[in-house]
Amino acid sequence: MSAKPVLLTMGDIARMAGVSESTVSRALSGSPLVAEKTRTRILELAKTAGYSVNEQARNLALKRTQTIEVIFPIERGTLQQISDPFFLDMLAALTDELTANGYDVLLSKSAPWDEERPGCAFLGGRADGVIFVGQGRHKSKIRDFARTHKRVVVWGAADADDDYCIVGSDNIRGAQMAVDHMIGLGRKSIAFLGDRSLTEIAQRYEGYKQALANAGLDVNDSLVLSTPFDIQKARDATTALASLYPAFDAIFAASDMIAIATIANLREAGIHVPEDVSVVGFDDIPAGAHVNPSLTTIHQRIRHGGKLMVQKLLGIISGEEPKPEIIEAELIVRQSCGSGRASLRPKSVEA
Amino acid sequence: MSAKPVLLTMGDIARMAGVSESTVSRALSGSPLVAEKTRTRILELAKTAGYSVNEQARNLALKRTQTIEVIFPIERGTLQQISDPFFLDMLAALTDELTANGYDVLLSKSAPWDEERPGCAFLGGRADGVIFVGQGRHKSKIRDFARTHKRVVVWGAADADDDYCIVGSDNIRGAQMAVDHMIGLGRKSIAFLGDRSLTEIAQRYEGYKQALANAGLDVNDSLVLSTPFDIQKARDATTALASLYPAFDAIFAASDMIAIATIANLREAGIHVPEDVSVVGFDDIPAGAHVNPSLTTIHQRIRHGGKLMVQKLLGIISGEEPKPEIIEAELIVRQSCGSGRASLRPKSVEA
DNA sequence: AACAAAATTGCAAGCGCTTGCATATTTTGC
DNA sequence: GCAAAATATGCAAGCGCTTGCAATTTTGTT
Repeated sequence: MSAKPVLLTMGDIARMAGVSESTVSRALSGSPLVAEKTRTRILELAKTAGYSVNEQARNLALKRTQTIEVIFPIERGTLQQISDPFFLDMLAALTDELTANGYDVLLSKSAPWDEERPGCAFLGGRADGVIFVGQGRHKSKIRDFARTHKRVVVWGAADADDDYCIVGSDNIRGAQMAVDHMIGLGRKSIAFLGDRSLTEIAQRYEGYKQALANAGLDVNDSLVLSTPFDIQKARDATTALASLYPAFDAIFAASDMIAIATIANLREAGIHVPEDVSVVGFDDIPAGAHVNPSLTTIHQRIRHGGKLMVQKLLGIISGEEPKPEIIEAELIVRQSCGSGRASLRPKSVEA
Repeated sequence: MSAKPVLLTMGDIARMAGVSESTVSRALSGSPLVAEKTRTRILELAKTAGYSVNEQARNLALKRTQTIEVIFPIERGTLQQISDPFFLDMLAALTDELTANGYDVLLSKSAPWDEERPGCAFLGGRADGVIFVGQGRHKSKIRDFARTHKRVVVWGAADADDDYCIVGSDNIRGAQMAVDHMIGLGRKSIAFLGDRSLTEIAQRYEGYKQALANAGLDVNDSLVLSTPFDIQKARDATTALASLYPAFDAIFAASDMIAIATIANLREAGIHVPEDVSVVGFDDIPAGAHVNPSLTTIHQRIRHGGKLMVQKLLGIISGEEPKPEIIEAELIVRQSCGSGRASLRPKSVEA
């Protein structure tokens, strides 16, 4: 049982210092009510004794937790496989900002309404607020949760007139830019790859449709494929696509991982990117700049978004009522679309 | 101030049910000391009233936290950029396993000895144990920490005779397999890319050296490049490498991200992978199977490792003394090395 | 119907910390 | 040198929950 940690308590320090517990408490929390020499004596003692206050007890007394719960409401099935860098970047951004503000980060992968493990740290009084990263299929549940429990911020498909605090990229504009770019390059038959049952993706699909409409092009349903985020599954889900060629000459993928998967399939089928078909992704994952061909994509300002969410949540906690916010997305042009008509080759499959 | 959550307490429920607080407590925690009908009545009441016990208070009373702190001791500078999927996969594995065991996950990016934000949740009594993911440059600090505080498990460069609980891939064997593979393909001048100041990478370098030695080859120091994990920085750090060609005909990269970055550089310099030079990476990130050329790499059993660490930590907490453990790595052969001598072309740089 | 045993419930102390208020202990003004 | 005003400390209650033990009610037995 060497593992049983026997921690010092404030009382121990008090006894050692020959003062009361209150004084120790005050000394440690920097209260002006304690004499400077007493304070330094106590601080030193605490240090040499290796004492640090029990935050759990402290927080209980203060009726707070200094903890924010970050929830990635990921499907049971999918959750094994989310290696999409987007999540990690977002998590890093959130962690940095929360830590900088003195909050701890409690990580969770199951939503509060999960049947298997219902409840959540926030509801259990173990967190002061919640950040949902992604709405996925749960838009209405998350909305209700946010309305009911207030101290909630979510990342997802934001609408400027949402009545709870949601922030997200401008998926519609982003998708539009992506598709416009390809149309501008002379592409006319553009496929859409993504899972539209996820709210964020539905918005990207919306932008895709609008871009086509603006250009007087029709949506060809056979070129709209439901494609999961997981790269391997995405690859499987899009193998069929290659056989449709040359019915399409461009692809808008709802994420870079999907884009990479599709490009791999096309390559295998002897279809060249960007010569035969253009593709643009979404997310701007770091590796995208270094794969072959490098990915033209829509950049999401993830760090900015993460920071924003934290600030808004802390705002809510201190009584404000921050508004939803939509973050501009940006088109990053690299090689996967080719550079204008000049580079387009006659449509034909190469062995 | 609509954000101020006014939570029900156990006392409220007790009053509503007309019983004492103790009874509510017992009912909620499934104690056999409460009559079945009382229990159901209370449970229902609690449910309709929307009450859930305050875990913070509960844990204080129980002198535990049901929380494990997971630390990614990442350098201040680097931390903005860790989109290496390895971390996310590991984190997912840890979260799944901890959650399954009823523990919460407290995420941290700064080590306990960090000057800016010293201390950590574990030392502050907010966690029952700690998992370090990666030793990086802090091997001895982490070792000391683990020895002192017991309830610690670390992922990193494991030695079977370490006197604290560390688990990690067999970096040495893994690297050896990687290099052996290329040697088997006829490669003779193999570069090493990685940051050897990180303990894990030092082991991979060790394996690299051994493999060369076994084959009667010498280490060529000019082919050993210190290369950071971040893909963009890795790209920058290895641009120089291309100009050395044909002084090398193979590359062992300490991570897949580095491998991808280098391949991009070579491609830009007109050097073909795998025809001109073979490369193998490390980690087996999901995207590796889908990039061009697909990456030959060393697979780390991350999920297994994560699960193992959790089990060992929980073991420690319940008084056991689990041993360090080294996890077999596996060579995944794909396209980035070519397939035997047949595919090797005469060494020459192509414009 | 009376009584011991078994089954329920409540009391109160305690988890480690904070803080309003009362109680010293100094310091200052005259 | 003494009251008044600062300045330091300690007391004790309280944060929301658990739990050993005592008190009460129910059940089973003859």
